[in-house]
Amino acid sequence: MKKKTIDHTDLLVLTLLAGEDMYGYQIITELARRSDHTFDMKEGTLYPVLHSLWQEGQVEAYEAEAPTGRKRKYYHLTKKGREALRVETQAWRAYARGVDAILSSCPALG
Amino acid sequence: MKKKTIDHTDLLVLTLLAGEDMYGYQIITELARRSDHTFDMKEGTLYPVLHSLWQEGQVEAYEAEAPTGRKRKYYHLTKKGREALRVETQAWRAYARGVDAILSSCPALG
DNA sequence: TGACAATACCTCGTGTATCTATGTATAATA
DNA sequence: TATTATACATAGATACACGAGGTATTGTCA
Repeated sequence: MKKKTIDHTDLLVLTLLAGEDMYGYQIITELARRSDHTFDMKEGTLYPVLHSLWQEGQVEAYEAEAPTGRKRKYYHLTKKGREALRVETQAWRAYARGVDAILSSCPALG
Repeated sequence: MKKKTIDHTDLLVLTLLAGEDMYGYQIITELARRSDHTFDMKEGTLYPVLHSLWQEGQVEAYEAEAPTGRKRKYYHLTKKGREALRVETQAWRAYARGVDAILSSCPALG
């Protein structure tokens, strides 16, 4: 039984896949690009996460040939994955609200 | 050598202590109150954190008698702790900005 | 008075998250 | 031809957070 506290990684990956199907390496580069390198996710982090998302039925995987001729493994968000994304997005927002509430309760911080 | 990724717990604890000296149990209850129970930090989480903050010189500890007659161990933020708080606050804001950037890059999310 | 809840501190074991390091292989480029 | 970038993957190490448990005091209420 998985029981994560915040699910940062899952949230980020699911969000990207909500936009379009992506392959692993692309997720890493897109994440870095869109977050201006706040998130430089490592392969050792991403691939296990992708596999666990697949095991939970939140993503489907298929192989496709890139224009370059290379094989890539694309991931597609399922209905279940979209639902998980919705839940985790709300969890993130509640969490961020919580942190901000604590921070703003301290007058010493601008 | 400690090397945390986001330092949620440290950030929250340091923030509270920036407002006033507090004892452990109070930190837990205040955290729950101010975050509307988003953060119900467990004692098994807090006390090791307090001890490690103390070891790093970010907080000082002293015992004091409560009006009730009970002994309490209060924690006081040091200069070093204030500096750590500043750094971690900025790290949090960068992180939250990063997540929001990813989320808002996905049109499917309201 | 006796039982129980709340207060107040603490440690240990465990699960989980993430990183580093490593391995494999192909395509592009210098 | 050597190196870099692309692309996938696993294993080991470490750190974070929790659950479970332990001790002891104070307050409450039947």
